Amino acid sequence: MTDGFGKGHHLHLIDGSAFIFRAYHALPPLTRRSDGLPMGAVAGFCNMVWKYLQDGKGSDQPTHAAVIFDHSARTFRNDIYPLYKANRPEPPEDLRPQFPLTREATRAFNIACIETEGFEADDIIASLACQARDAGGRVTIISSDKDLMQLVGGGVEMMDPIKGKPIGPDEVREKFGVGPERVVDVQALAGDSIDNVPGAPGIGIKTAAQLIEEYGDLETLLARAEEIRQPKRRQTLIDHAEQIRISRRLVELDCRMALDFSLESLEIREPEPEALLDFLARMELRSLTKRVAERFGTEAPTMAEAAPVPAAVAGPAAVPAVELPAIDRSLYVTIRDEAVLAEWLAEIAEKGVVAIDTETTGLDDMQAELVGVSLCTGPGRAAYLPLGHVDGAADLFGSGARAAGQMERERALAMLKPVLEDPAVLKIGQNIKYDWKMLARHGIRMAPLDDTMLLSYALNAGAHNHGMDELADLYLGHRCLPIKDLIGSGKAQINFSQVAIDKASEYAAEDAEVTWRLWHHLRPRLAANHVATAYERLERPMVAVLADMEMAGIRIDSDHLRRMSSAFAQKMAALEAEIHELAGGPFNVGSPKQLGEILFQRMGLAGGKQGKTGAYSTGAEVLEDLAAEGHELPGRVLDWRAISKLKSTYTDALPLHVNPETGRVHTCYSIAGAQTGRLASTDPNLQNIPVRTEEGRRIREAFVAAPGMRLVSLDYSQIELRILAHVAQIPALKQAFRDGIDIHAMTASQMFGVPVEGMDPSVRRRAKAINFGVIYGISGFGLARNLRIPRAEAQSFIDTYFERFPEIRAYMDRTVAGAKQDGFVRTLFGRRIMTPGINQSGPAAGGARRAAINAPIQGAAADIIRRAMIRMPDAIRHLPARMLLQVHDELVFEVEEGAVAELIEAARGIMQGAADPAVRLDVPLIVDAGHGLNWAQAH
DNA sequence: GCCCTCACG
DNA sequence: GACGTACGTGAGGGCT
Repeated sequence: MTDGFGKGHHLHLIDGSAFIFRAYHALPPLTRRSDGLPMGAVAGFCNMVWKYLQDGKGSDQPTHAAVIFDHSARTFRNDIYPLYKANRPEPPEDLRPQFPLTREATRAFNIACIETEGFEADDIIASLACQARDAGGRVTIISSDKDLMQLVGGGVEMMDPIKGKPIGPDEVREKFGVGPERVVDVQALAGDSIDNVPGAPGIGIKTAAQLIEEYGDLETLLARAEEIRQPKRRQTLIDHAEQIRISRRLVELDCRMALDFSLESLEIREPEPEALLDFLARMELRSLTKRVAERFGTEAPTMAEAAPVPAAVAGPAAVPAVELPAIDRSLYVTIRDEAVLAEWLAEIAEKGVVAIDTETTGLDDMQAELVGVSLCTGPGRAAYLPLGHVDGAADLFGSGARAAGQMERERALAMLKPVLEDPAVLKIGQNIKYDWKMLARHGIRMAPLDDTMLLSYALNAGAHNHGMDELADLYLGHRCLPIKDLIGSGKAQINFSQVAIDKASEYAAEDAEVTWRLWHHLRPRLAANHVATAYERLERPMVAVLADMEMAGIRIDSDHLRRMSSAFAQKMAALEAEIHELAGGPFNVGSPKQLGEILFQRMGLAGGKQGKTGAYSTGAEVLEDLAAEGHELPGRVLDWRAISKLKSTYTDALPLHVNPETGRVHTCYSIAGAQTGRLASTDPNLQNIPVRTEEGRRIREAFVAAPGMRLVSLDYSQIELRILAHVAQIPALKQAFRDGIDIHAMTASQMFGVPVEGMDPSVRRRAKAINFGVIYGISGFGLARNLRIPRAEAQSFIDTYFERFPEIRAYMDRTVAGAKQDGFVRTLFGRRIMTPGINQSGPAAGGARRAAINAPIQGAAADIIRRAMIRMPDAIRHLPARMLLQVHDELVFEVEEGAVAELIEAARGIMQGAADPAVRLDVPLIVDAGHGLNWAQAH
């Protein structure tokens, strides 16, 4: 049956079930718009297949391909061992209806789709692989399933579809400790809890590999089991010989299935555009449909109509749900005179809602110039108001003259101002803080506001990012015009003012329309998902507060930094000379790769560990260990690195961020950057200014108050532990916080039974590490590494800790169980954080579990300081003071010298009471304060 | 553009 | 029994 397939042919076998589960877990629970049918797995599956088809390249291009699926749960293995795969949970409810659709999808892509009653996909893959190999062809199995690794070798290899890396005999050996041909023997001994393969009790992969290495193969091992030296191991093998043989039959794949089709029939065929587009359109996968249509150069078919959204789900701010027509850029208007602008403003005032987007000459909203404003009042109703375009980049310099057909900027802004400040007109933006600041620089303080980025964040933090292109693709199935198409990239990049006005109109108006549509889609979902309060109280009000802080900026002493830079340069040069001397020759100290080779090859030091890329690890931990062994060079490198970091990231870089107009540094806060509700600070990041070392703290001296002013810093004391005490309801911890005693010393005292008085500092240090570890989802391994103690010791600390504070374990279990059931966790204040991957199995789930445990704690702390920040402007309005910075649990203010005490009193009151009245915490919030001429003094 | 390393809470 | 492991960020430099 294999005629026609042979030498020179290359068969790809795709593990369909693996694709489906990956797709299901990787994507948010998308549904088909017209009828709400779950569609996440189908969408992901189709995207993966399409990407696979597009990515094929060069000599690895397959000539034949098939997707193989499991047919039913019951297979011939259940006749051998009834409990086989009995542990396996049922697939999730919303995944089941998607299984048949993935088969349909495969056929729509015109790829052979194979499944056979009574056989697992793995057996079909094995049989096909063997036949193809025997016929002289090449085989690649697209899967990372370890059960398939026994097939590798002799012309068969695997490819991990996610990492894009081949899995050959070496990778198999790394995983199992033996070559592919002995994998089944190891698996038979080690068993598999997921598939419920019993194996030999007490023997894992490591031990199994060792035994097989020693005895050659499983049968020999079992026959000579009497010779095994370790008594327990010997007895296990003798007692369970039969069970091990059964396990072997369970894990060994069946290569001899009779197939009712020829390999030749798997030859690759181009998809038939019509059938494929028809299928994708029926699934309503808008974005992919469009992409596929583009690729085939045909028209994308129209999608089904949407069913009306039920009123209860839609909520008060909802617009009646009707299916919107597709985005049509040809409808856009360019506003070139007062009369047309006046018409648009009248329409906006009448509708009471407008989506707005500003176009500028750059990404820095403190320095870029306003180039235009786009407005959208509904589907197909969008306009662009060009204000600062110049005559283009036709030649190298352009004429630089103002382009014709634009309104005068100040006149247009004067007309816009009343509408943008009208409390009866809602302004919608995507990341509207940017536009708010651009307009604020022209005297317009926009209000009220909605932000589609923040709507998405309130609904789906943790599930995906919230940039416009991503949201448009995800929720509208629309691909936005890439900005690169207008301004290019790299060296040849121009700025938006140089883009021709008609092209700019299309792009800019589209952005406004996409924003309007996203709002129309997302806003009604707040209430149904119970995140309306989180959005209203924790997200929306941050825009104006942060915009004001960013515009205020902070003064820095550039001279101080420059002096530090040159001192650092000298020290680095001296260290570098020493290092080269010790190394026996020059090399780039800043290159971990070169350093690794010097240390572990040239100098032959032990302890070199190579990572995935084959590079030696030279992190601080490794170097510290080497230094402790008495080697000189690693210590010098650590010193060099510490200085190099301070110099390049801080003392060199910060002066470059001083705004020439204000003479101050203006960071930009991302509201929707972190998954937990924390802010992130960029350009420059002012949330990681050094503080832990003496030398680092000197950098804080460069952050100074303006003349006659002082910097004041207020920070929450132990806020995350206090939140833990409250949410996990830990009596001992709560009492300690109420009594105001040293929390780490109290923990140590409870755990080790020593009095707080005269406690050994190292005992307290350990308790502190555990307290923090708990917040992060502690593990024995992590604690051991942190404290540099044996793992067993660390584990016993943790055990003791959980014994003393059993409520913590209960909290962790409760949180993880909730995440598994709901797909998200919540903070005390109702912020929702999605937990994708929590239901995965294997090591990947560990990280998701820890993130789920941490998110409500870190998130609640973030909520509390947000609440304080939102109330702060009103609370300090009467004082000559401004809020400048936020560093997660710290707020930095600039205040006139004479009002320091008053400011501290007012700000502390707001911060300590920030949870009220939404949440009545069982523990007090305490805020420490400091002040001085610079940030180092204030801290 | 990715990886490594390291600064912060 | 063994796996891989602290949570959350952003920036700079090396290297492909």
